[in-house]
Amino acid sequence: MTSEALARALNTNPVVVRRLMGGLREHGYVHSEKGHGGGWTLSCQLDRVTLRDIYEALDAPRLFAIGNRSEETECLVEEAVNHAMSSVLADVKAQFLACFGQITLAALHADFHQRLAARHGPTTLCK
Amino acid sequence: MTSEALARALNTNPVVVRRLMGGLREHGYVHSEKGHGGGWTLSCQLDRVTLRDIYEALDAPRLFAIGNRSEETECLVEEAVNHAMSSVLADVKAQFLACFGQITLAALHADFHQRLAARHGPTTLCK
DNA sequence: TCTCATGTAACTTCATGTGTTGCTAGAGTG
DNA sequence: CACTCTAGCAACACATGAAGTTACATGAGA
Repeated sequence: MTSEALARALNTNPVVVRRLMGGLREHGYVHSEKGHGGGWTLSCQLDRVTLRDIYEALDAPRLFAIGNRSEETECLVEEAVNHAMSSVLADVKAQFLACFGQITLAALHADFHQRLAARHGPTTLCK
Repeated sequence: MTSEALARALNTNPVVVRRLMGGLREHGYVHSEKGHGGGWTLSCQLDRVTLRDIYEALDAPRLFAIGNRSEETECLVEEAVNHAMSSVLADVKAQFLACFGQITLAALHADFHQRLAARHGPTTLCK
């Protein structure tokens, strides 16, 4: 499948697709081929890759919208709050990764097919 | 304490302080007084207010930097992914709130005083 | 050699949170 | 009563980072 086609399906731009897929390629989850007839192909077993793997392949983007204003501070109040916050956020992030680590692409694939069967409409990609 | 003084301690602007404190006032955690000699005063018991209470008083700002691109979609793949994501994020958010719900302001206050004692420097607010 | 694809850098746009200004209203002081 | 000091609030400006876009280079088949 080409970046062009994926971009259309995702309502975005081919370059954005390439940026994202680049991370997946580096980790061997997909393979890309240049030139005529090129594009992207899957190169992993869906039941061996989890959302956590994807998240990390995508360079583990920032998870939280909140956080410490600065790590290093002279202010003891801020220091105390930072300490509490960091500890909570670390715990929560660990739980997040654990959850994501349990969801395989195969599970999503199966879920998709269940939804597709439930719809009995025409079978085109996205829509 | 005036918004002005707080802003200086927090390295920010008095109006920003007022915006934040406004949420706390609505929930009765602080009290404000206008005019000469006015400013902010605490009006809660530190051991009865948790970070969770503060978070919610501040209108529960967005917690995650990631999330579903859109809730409603025609795309069954997106639907499957959204479903998995939402479920994980909801679980994780619940854990976050639970953690925050266990940290009282009294605990932070105690932690601050411990840090202060450990430093044996002059005792000025922040620095 | 032409076309079709990815790879990549540089730039633009957009959304969101933060900071700032200007003004109003209330409360004490001289 | 005039003055000063404070919060309250709306409107605007700025900063940051994610997403989208453009332009061009590179590689592979026809």
